[in-house]
Amino acid sequence: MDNNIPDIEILFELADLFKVFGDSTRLRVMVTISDSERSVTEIAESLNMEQSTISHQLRVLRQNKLVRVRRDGKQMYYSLDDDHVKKIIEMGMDHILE
Amino acid sequence: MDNNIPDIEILFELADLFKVFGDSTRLRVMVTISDSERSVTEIAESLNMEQSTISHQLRVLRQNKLVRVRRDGKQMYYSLDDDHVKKIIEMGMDHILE
DNA sequence: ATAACATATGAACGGATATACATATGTTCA
DNA sequence: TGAACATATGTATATCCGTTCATATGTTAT
Repeated sequence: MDNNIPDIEILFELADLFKVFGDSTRLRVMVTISDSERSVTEIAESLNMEQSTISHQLRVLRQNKLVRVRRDGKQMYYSLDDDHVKKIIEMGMDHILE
Repeated sequence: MDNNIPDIEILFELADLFKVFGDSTRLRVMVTISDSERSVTEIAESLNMEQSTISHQLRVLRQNKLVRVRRDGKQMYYSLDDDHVKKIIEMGMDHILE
């Protein structure tokens, strides 16, 4: 942490970011697509959840720029946006597993 | 991320951990005590919030082992538990500020 | 064009939770 | 011991949010 205290507004943004990570479905989705991109149906089947549920959560992930999308015909392929995402998850893991 | 997919239960735990970071009040508390320990009253005044609100949130932070407590007379002095906490916050900051 | 499939979206319901108020517990000092 | 202060806790409320169901939008192939 730096010496200077982060602005309140930034802390609100930060809280919003962590909120996205604070749901097990979204985490599972992120983990599911962490190695290679997956279509919505693939993710839903993999997690054994409703397609609409996954779609709703993917929107949240999209809005927070945590995932990328690519269309290929009828399917939309999702993948993690950048390495920050993986690192944030790993960091959390470290805390839990210590 | 490793090749092996994390267990579902661990992802639930992980979500719970991130949930704690997903509240601006708790984040502000953490930032407030990141440099040096502070009493409950000090934190509450610093954030201009009710003492009970802060106390409730400190309990959440305690239960998740994110803060340490030390009693000194009437006051309880809170500080961050370990460097993971700071690093998780920094990592989130990086994501936002990029 | 229409059928079949994939995904997104809207609305509603239920459960979780942050805050405030009141009060209890704990500590110090006179 | 009792007053004053610091912190914790119980309860209630209001808001937020994840999921489901229903349906719309978009794409492909016949």
